[in-house]
Formats: sequence, C-alpha cells, structure tokens
Amino acid sequence: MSAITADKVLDVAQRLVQTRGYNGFSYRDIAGEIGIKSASIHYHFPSKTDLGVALVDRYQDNFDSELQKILARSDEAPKRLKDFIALFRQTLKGDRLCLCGMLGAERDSLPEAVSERVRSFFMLCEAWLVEVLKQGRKAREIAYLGSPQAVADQFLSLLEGAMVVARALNDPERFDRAANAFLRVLKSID
Amino acid sequence: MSAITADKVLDVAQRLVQTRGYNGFSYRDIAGEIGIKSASIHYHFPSKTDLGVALVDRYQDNFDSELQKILARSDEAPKRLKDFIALFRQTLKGDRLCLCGMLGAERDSLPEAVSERVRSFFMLCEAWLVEVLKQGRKAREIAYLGSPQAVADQFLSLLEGAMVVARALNDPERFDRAANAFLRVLKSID
DNA sequence: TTATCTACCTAGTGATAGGTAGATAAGATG
DNA sequence: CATCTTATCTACCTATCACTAGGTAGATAA
Repeated sequence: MSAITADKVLDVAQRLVQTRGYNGFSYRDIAGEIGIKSASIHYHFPSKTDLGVALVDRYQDNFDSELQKILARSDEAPKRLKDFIALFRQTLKGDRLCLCGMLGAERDSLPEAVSERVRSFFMLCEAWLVEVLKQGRKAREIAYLGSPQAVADQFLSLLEGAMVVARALNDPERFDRAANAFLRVLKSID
Repeated sequence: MSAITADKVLDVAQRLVQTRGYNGFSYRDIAGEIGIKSASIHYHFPSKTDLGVALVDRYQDNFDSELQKILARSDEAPKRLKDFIALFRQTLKGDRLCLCGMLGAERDSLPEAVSERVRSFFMLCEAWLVEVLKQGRKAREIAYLGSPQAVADQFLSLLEGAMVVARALNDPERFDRAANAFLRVLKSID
C-alpha cells in the first residue's frame, strides 16, 4: 500500500514546510517521523523538487474544493468571506502558516517548478475573491471603495500577513482582530 | 578595519535572509560575496545565531529611527501612515521581504534568541501604529471602526502579507493596490 | 512457474553545513 | 625593540544534505 505511505510523506512534509519552511527540513526528518528510511522517500518523490511540486498541487486542489463548497453553502458575500477567513484561521489553529504564504516568502530559494505553482495558488485565490466581491457589491450585501481586484489584493494580503504576525507574536487573537476589522468595514454598508 | 567587514557581512546576510530565508544561505555564501573565507566570518559572528541576532537588532534600530523621523516630519496621521507604507515599499523595491516578515514565517526553525527579537520588532511597529492611529482619530484626520489596536494589527498584517504576495506573483503593484485601498478607507472620514 | 512490479532496505556517494585550531601578517602599545 | 591585539588565513572537523546503487521480500501477472 504505497499510496498510504506517499500520503503520509506529503502530510508530514506539508506540516514541516508550513512550520519550518522549504529549507528547514530534510528527507530524514520526514522518514524519522513515519518510521521509514529517507531512501524510501526518494522512491515516492525522486527529488525534493518533486515533493515540493506535489505538495503545492495537492494543497491547491484541496483549497479549490473548499472554495467550491463555500460557494455552494451560501450565496451571500458576507458569509462567503467569513468562510474564506475560516479556512486560514483553521490552518493557524494547527499552529501552521499557509503553505503558499511560507513558500511565497522563500521564493528566491525555491525550484522554479515550485514557485510557479505558488503563483498559481495566489491567482486562484484572488480570482475567487474578485468574483465574490463583485457579486456581493452588486447584491448590496457589502460595500467597498475602489476595484474588486484592489480589495481582493488587500484581503488576501491581510490574511497571509496576519498569519505570519500572529504566529511570530504567539498570539492567534491578533489574526482574528485583523480579519474581523476588515470584514466589519466591508459590511458597514451605509 | 574590521568594523567595515562586519558591516559588509551584515549587509550581505540581511539581503540573503530577506530573499532566501534564514535557512537558505550559508556562511560560505556571504564569504564568497565579500571576498573573504567563511572562517573569517566566525571571527566577527561566532555562530549563526549571533549573526541572526545582530541582524535583527540592527534592523530594528534602523527601523525605529525611521519611525522617529516620520513623527518629526509631520504631525498629520494620513501623512505618517503613508510614510510608514513607504518604508515597506522601499524594501519591496529592492526585491526583498521585510527581514522580520521572513523570520516571522520561519519562526519554528529559528534559534530562540532570534525569534524573541522578531517578536520585539513587531511589538515596536504595533505600538507606534497604535499611537499614530489614536492621535489621528482624535484630530479627526482619519476614521475607523473598532480599537486602534485592531486597526494596527490589520495594517501591519496587510503590509507584511502584501510584500509576500506581491513578490510571489512578481507584481509589486499588488502591494500598492492593497496598501492604497487600506489608506483610502481610513481617510474616507465622512 | 517464471517473470515482473512494488515498496522498502543497507550502504554508500560527493557536496555542503556550521564550526574550530593554529599560523600569520599588520598595527598598536609598552 | 618586544609584545599584544586584530583580522585574516589554511586546513581541518563532524554532521548532515540530497541523492543513488544494488539488493530483497512479498504481491501480482503471464
């Protein structure tokens, strides 16, 4: 059952990237945690680049499916945005950074194949946000100055940054404060 | 003239941390760039932890002095906040992340002495912002919902995150869009 | 039954990591 | 002049890095 091992490798590797960064862990670290040898990980992921690519691909797939669920769950922009925040808040609760937030920071020390996929993740997020923001404004559920793109930039940046700052200060409440402050402004419709 | 060499080491090391992360460079990388041997760097900074600590201490000193200059330059909150943004924008222009943004992300793989100083940097930023936001509201130059602390959290998180996202997407304009969108809301006083 | 595949192993590679010991050359100090 | 200090060097250490070669037990397929 190698699929199980490969998944375990991805699970551990993802946590290590999210907490220590791409250059902050080794194949041995992963191997040690799941009780195999580091050579066996090369069987599943020949190079660290392959592992990194698989990590981001899986992360984006999961994230995308969560975004679709959010759309299905409600058609009201405030609720959708709240759920979007909850996605990041959940990650922070596990004392982790967004995988792509971490990798985005480390861009210059990443294989091109990995950073290219990080780019794609952020594009996906922004495109989703832009749609939700547009619809929400049209339906008069939320209000904002400027373009949907600018607000999407702002929102995504805020969440990624709030995770970094909240973790650096060991205070997850700072994330909540920052995220809620943002939502409050969008909802203050008058 | 060892002071000069020590400064060169710090300059190169800072750039490497800001672009590649704490675990993304070695003493040999620094030595190669400034034309000495890696053993010589150990003379100035015995361990990598010492180097990391010196890096953040110097960064915070410089940053703090810039913040004081901003206060001296104008007593109007909108101008002060604009100048605060410009500090980060300048770093991004050099294709670098905020030193402490990067280190904050890598928290779990950092020596405690380093992460402790990263914490202190963010505390300094927030305290400064809280003061500026309070005074600005009192003087009716800016308006915001919620506590100054919440808005400071939001602002700092936004800037740190916007640097990560803008760099990941290779699009510095995204930083400007996000930062300006935020300022616009604060200044829409009515 | 014979052959192939899967998923791991042991044992290693060369490169590089952070760090150290001891020599040396140039100035400064007595 | 003799000594101490500073800043660098050469030469090395041990540990770890990503990665590979070759082997093997057990399942699967022809």
